[in-house]
Amino acid sequence: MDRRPGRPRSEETRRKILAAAIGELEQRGYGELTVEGIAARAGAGKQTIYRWWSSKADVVLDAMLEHAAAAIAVPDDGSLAADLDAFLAATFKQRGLRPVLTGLMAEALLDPAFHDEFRDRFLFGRRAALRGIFERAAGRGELAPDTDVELLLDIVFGVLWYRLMLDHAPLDEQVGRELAALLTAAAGNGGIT
Amino acid sequence: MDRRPGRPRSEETRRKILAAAIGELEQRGYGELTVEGIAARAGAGKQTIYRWWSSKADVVLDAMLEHAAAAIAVPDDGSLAADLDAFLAATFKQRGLRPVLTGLMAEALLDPAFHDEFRDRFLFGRRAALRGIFERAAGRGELAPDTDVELLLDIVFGVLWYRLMLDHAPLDEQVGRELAALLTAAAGNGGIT
Amino acid sequence: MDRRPGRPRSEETRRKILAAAIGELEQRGYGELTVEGIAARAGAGKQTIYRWWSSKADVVLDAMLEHAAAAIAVPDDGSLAADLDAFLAATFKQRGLRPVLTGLMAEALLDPAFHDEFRDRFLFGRRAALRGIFERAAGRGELAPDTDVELLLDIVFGVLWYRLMLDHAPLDEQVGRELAALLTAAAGNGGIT
Amino acid sequence: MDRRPGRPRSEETRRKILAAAIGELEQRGYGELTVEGIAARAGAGKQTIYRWWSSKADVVLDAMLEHAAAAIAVPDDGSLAADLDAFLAATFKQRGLRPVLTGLMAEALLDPAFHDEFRDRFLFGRRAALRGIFERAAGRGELAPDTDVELLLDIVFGVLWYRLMLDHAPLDEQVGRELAALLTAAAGNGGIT
DNA sequence: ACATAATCGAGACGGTACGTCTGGTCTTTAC
DNA sequence: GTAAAGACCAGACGTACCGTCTCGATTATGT
Repeated sequence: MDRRPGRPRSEETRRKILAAAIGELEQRGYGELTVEGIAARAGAGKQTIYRWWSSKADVVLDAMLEHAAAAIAVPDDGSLAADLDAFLAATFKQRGLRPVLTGLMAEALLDPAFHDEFRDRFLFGRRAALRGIFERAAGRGELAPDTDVELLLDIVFGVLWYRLMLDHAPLDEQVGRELAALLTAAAGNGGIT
Repeated sequence: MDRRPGRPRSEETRRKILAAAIGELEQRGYGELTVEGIAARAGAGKQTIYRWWSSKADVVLDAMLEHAAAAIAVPDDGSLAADLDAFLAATFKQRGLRPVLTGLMAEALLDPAFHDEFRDRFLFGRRAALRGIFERAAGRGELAPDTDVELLLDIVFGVLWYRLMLDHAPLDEQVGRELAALLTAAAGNGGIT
Repeated sequence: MDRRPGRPRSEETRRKILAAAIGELEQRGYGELTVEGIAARAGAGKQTIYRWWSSKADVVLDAMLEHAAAAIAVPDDGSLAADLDAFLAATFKQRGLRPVLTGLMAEALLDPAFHDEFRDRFLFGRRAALRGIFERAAGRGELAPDTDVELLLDIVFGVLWYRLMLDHAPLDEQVGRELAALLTAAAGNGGIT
Repeated sequence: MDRRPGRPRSEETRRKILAAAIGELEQRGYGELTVEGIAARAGAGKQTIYRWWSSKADVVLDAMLEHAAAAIAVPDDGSLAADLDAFLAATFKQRGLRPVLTGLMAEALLDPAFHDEFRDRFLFGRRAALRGIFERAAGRGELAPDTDVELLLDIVFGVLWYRLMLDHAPLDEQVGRELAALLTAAAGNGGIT
């Protein structure tokens, strides 16, 4: 319940600002994004944005999280290969987010404060989902006991981000299958088989 | 031979500008870097910078390439594991470049024109070096015939960049050895052994 | 009533900017005047100046009009010679404005938009005052009926500006008397006498 | 005879620069005039201009003096009224020079050094011509003995420049006749007649 | 009802850095 | 040995946004 006095925050304005951020992103790209432009498109005051978000990247992060909220479910198909395949397939399907993701990463690289927020609110969420998959596989004995799961995670997300950023090679389901095969082969070495 | 009339470009000024860029980077970080600051520190006119470079990222890229030119040699120790290990060890040793590299990557993510230049003049150079190592290994029969070398490259550089950017896990020689072991294991499957 | 939304214009800042313009003018002269300098001296942002004035000349015109607002009254002494004498004496007394006036005229000669503003807001005001004197004289029969009053006005202000600009001859009360005498003699020819 | 060693100054380049100045003036106006633009249009180096002229105004002054060199002859028709009439008619015929003249005057008002040069090389030349007319008239007894010739000169050129600058009233032969009539009337008062 | 308090759109404010331009100097090659 | 070409420094120019602020209107809570 909202027991504080004063005019409550306008949910409508919140939505209009996030929508405007997405709109500006699609129309002009992350590099050309300005708080001034978002405010103008949303018909909102700049102060209203600064009151609730600390930077334009913060707005975009919120917009992206809201936009892509229930998008990726964690698969549980009974085998590492199948789960990995499904996870990567679901992830790669969101390739339309490429400009948004690379823009946010750029901001994170330039602004240490946003770096932490981006990592905690987005990257570590995806990371935890994939870690769950690996841990279930370990529980089933599909991984060698001394496997460095963190390295496996970094390999998956490393390839994902590297191709996202460089845009020099496809990021499709075939890559997902290849990567899943390579990782199961490598991680299974010495496992139960 | 330089047979054009007019005063030739000053090599001294070029060096002073690149040095000033490095200096500003070390003192204030990439995010705080300004063309104005570089010009002031170098005792050069802003126009002189804009005459020869198209953006501050362009200056930093030049400075970085010059600074780290002969730094990384391509090892050739006779086995994939040893070469990979040496390559990664040499690469990880340059961790002082982290702020510069992440700054350049941020710029590349925001500016499509610089994206291409950064990829072609820096990233693809390193990539070609590592590809050479893998191809020599393939020649020696150390890789399965159907190995997707490009994917292996993306794994190595993906992990490298992912950890460089997120800074959530160490980027040291131990990781290098682990990664080399994992890749040789995965890629050697079905090879001559 | 001021019912527009948004922060209202700061009267204090307006005054500080105009005062700074006068200060810079006195200290450094019109040629050395810069918007940057005015903003710095006023403790105001450059954008604030550009928001309300279209050029530095516009600022100086406002400052001058405000500064010299009630300065010159229109004399009414009962005879053309006396009125003319008094008008010119009062005008010539403002010789301290010479650098400002010549600066504004220079600007008007270079910028057509400012040309009109300078003419309408300053020159034509002075011109109307003198025209009043001549018209009262005509009403008293002191001028020949076919006198071209506009030409008389141009003679007075022409000599005034010509000497102001060239600075080759004095612009004092004696010249005023001489000019008044010459004009009354010329314009009275054929008058009632 | 040209006895200095080395390649002589290129008369062709000199002419091309002056012509380029006139061309830029006509096409873009004095305010938009730049040394860079003149150099580019003339196909000359900027240094070539700075070597021979001290400012863009200096170039324009030279160009104008050359362009309008033999344009105005001093009339000698035997009477003040006729001479004055002819002088003003000839002067007013050059109304095409208005943009150039006002531009030069603007420069003179902003730059004290050019002020003197403009005055000495142009204004005082015209002034001397008109003074000759008045002095011949005085010799013929057409002027009152105590006439202030300098004031008469200032009236003529004052009206001329005032109308040139303000552009609020015509500057044609009729004004010339009116002014001549008024001055002869005023100056002749008390003359021999 | 009325005071208090926090919201909102709007936009002015003091600033920073941008990328372009200019004046004037300096250093080469071309003639 | 001069002229032309063009690189150089220094710094003014007007522009775009920044993040903060102030305004008047609006919308809730608490007496």
